[in-house]
Amino acid sequence: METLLGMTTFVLHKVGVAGRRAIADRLAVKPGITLWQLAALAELGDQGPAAQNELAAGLGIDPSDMVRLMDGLLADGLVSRDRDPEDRRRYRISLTPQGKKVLTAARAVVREVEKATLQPLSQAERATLHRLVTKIHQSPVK
Amino acid sequence: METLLGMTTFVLHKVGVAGRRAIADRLAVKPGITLWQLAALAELGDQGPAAQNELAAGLGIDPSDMVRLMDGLLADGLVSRDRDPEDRRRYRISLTPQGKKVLTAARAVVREVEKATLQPLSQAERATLHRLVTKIHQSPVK
DNA sequence: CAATTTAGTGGGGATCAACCAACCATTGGG
DNA sequence: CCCAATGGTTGGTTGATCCCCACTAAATTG
Repeated sequence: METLLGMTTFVLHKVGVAGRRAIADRLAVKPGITLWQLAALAELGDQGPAAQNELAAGLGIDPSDMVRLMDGLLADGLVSRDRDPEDRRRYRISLTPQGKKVLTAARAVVREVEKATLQPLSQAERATLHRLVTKIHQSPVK
Repeated sequence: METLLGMTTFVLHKVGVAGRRAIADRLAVKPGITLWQLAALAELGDQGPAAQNELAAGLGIDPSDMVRLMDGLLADGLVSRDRDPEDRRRYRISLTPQGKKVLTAARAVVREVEKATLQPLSQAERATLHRLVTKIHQSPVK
């Protein structure tokens, strides 16, 4: 009985997709960015200015897709794109003040949505869940 | 620091997608079915014969997509499709003996793959993870 | 200098999930 | 009997993800 729901991966995936969607929907209205844009902003916020190349590698997306991602962020004035003086092929992507503001807002949105989606769990359980999935995620194998 | 990885939903989603992909890849070669087909077979295995309607609702997919899903399973002889004598609009979808065999094989594959993907967790941790995500999943969300 | 490599660009394309409108056959209510 | 609702079907669209190739400008190597 309950073959499907007995599969951890299945439930995990469903919960993950639902959570992702909830966040994406909220982000689309509030700071008006996509999940990938948030990912890029977060990467920049964590590690400081970087080349598109590095960002793409960090997020695990194709460089050509990163270009289009940057186009959107630039158009919204959330990042600035200057040539790296030491290697003029490279760009130096940095968060603008407005980008930082949006990132902060987005973080708040995520926190808020997660509060709702993880609501059936206690505080300790949420921490445990985070620890467990992180453990899997960081596992070297594949 | 680590803004992205600090978001439970983000990691959850990544792990879910990776796990789902791993299983889908293996299912494609071994019993030669898709994940959605496994889901349908599992539903049938758990709850016995059902109408396409009910199956679609149970899996949360569109009825029109369920039609095409059934087409594949029928072509492979994994399910049988008879009109419900009590309501001739309805079908009565049942697992064929071969469908049951495939379902059993698929279950084994899933178990095997999960053994690998959840490998960084102890047995107790796996049970905890399953319990936690199930708790979220069954919550009256949205 | 010539050849190669690298960062970024632009233009796709394949696949899949999700959804929608229109339609047929059947049922059930009035 | 007429009509609305339901189960199923067909033929789409949309959006997201992923991936690939050809091209430029700049840097690096020989």
